Amino acid sequence: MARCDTKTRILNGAEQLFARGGFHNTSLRALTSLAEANLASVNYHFGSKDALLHAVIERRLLPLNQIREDQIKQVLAVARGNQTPPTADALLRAFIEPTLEFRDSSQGAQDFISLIWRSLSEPDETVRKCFLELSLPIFQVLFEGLREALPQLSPAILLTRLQFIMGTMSHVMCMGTLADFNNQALPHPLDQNTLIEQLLKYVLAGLEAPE
Amino acid sequence: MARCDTKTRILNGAEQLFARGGFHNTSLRALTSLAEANLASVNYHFGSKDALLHAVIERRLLPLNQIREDQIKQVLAVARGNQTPPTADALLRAFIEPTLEFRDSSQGAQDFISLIWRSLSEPDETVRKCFLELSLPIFQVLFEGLREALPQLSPAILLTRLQFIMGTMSHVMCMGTLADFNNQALPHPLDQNTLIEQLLKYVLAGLEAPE
DNA sequence: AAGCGTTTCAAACAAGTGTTTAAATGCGGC
DNA sequence: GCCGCATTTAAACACTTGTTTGAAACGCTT
Repeated sequence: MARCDTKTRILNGAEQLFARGGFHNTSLRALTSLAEANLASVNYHFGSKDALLHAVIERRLLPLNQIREDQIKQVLAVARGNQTPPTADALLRAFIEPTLEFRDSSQGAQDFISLIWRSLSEPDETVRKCFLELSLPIFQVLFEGLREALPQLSPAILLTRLQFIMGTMSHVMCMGTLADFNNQALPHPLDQNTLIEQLLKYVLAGLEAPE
Repeated sequence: MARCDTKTRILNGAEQLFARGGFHNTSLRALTSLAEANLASVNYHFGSKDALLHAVIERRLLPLNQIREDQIKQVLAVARGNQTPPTADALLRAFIEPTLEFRDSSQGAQDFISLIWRSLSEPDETVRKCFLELSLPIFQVLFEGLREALPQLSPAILLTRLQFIMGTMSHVMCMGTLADFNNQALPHPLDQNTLIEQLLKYVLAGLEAPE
């Protein structure tokens, strides 16, 4: 484990183990051993295992959400300048592209992304609560933007489809799923860029389908 | 807990607790207490906690998969009789409708469905392995059918989109997700029938989008 | 070098886990 | 009645969990 602060060594190790094995299934002993820290150091630096999770999530999510919010608001501003409604394509891109770019920026980021997106379908709410608390503002902005872009859709339908989109994204973010189904010489996985394009195409088609 | 065989009382309780709290996070003590059975009875009747999980999954999944396979094969047979390719709509319906109908047939079935669909994005592979082992044949049949229905799509793209669809479905099956996002007087949740129709519309539009 | 606050350490704690054991119970056939 | 089998029971097993403790080690200023 890379040499730096004990505190950030713990954060890095926690990110990795929480993502790969789940929050409840990673023990502080495994974590401190990976982070080359003493067992008690987690409680010393963070107070508890739960508080550590919050720290892990906030460290990455606050900056990422800032970027996404900026991008979405910029799309809205440009549209307003042009006196035209924003396009759903531009809005979804502003939301998805930073997410995928961030995910592919480092191994830790990838672990982090699958940690939080997986939490959407987990029975345990420990991670999800922390994730949603920090992300509801973004979802709000995105939703309002899409209402302008697709005024022909009723709010209920739009919200439902937004949930479908979150489901699709969540799946892509965690991936690895049907890998076994894939062992018969099918050329998956696509490279990242075409995967992004495919994802956007799929999601946009579903979103813009006639009601 | 309803009075019947100790064995099936355990199965019912396990289904509920595994689904609502996760496999690793439900203790045999909580389970046997809910099922009004002795702690040791799980090991007596099933051998181990893992073997119990297998029993829980097989009990429901074998019949469900049989129904779905029959329906898909019937669509293919009809198409062959008409000398026309099957439609993607009919194929997806044959896969999705029995799943949702089964899910809504009882509380236990609903628990079961979210248990197995959630496993697709879980880090722990205990449930997923068991689920995929029993379901790969269905996915095969569905995939081959869709190849006939959408010959213009390359196999790689088709497979990718099928994965997107599984992600969307998985999300719908587990649900409850953005409920918090929903508390501002938006009329979600839609009733079951329109949810099915919306899901099919969304999924079909994404599947049939130009490559 | 001495002192002081921060950080690390090994050890112990109480609580919870799946599994095993051996005795007790229930119940049908002879 | 009584044997024999299947089932249930309480207790204990060995192990892992998150957290706490008090002493040791460190790094810095004076």
